[in-house]
Amino acid sequence: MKIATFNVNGVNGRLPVLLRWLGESAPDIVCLQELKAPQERFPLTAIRDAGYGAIWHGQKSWNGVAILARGTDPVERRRSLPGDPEDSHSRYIEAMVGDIVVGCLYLPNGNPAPGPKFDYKLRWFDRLTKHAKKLFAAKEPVVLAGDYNVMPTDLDVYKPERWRDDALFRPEVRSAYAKLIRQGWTDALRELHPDEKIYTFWDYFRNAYARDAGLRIDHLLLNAPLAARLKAAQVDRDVRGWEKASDHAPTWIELADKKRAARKRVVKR
DNA sequence: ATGGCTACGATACGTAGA
Repeated sequence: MKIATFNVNGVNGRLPVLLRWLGESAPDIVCLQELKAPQERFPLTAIRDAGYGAIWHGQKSWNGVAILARGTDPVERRRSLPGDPEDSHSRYIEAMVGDIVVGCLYLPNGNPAPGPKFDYKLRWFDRLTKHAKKLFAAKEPVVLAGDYNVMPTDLDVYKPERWRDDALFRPEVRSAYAKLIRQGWTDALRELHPDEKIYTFWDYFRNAYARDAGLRIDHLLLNAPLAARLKAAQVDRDVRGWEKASDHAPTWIELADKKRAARKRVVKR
């Protein structure tokens, strides 16, 4: 079972990249962010033809999130975070895929900081953390995957000094991420690669990808039942080098099959 | 520190991204 997250930066502009990657990587579940398309402009036919069912929450020009599942339709549970009915951004969608709860999120960027956008980011983060607490307590396997717009530690930034005052790296935001993790979530990439430099995003500016001037901001958080099954976690970084690439690369985990529940059995002789 | 690039729109610059 392979679960991926990919900030596509425009699902229609990026459709050839998305379809090629789906074909090569064959993930079972995919969380997409930054669709940048209104609800009616989601390329459902092409995605179905690639073998995936989908649910999505679009928005004109910005934001937008989707969950894809290979060979099945995700069953939607919610399409926004609780806690602010006035929030008009499409940044969260949640579904069941089989017996797994999948939360797909696009946390606000928050620049410039300080300011109203940064305040919105912190409020949104707080709503996510409250919701995550309930999800973590559930018995079902849960993954919270997406673009968190946070580098959790210095190891996750090519040049930490340069990013200290940025909304993606300020102390308030890193501490919000740490608080979320303290509920018990496993940061899958970091769990399997504790000391490795891993990036999921490279700026379009300044030849950042060629210089490997990257950030690790796309994360997959697992609750205990899923963390126990974690086998592999990687970034498809070559996708960032493709023609018309997103500035993010697909990031994914591989899970061991669910253990069969011990079954009472009558042995006949 | 600045500026560099890319996508999206009542298609030409303005807004947003990170």
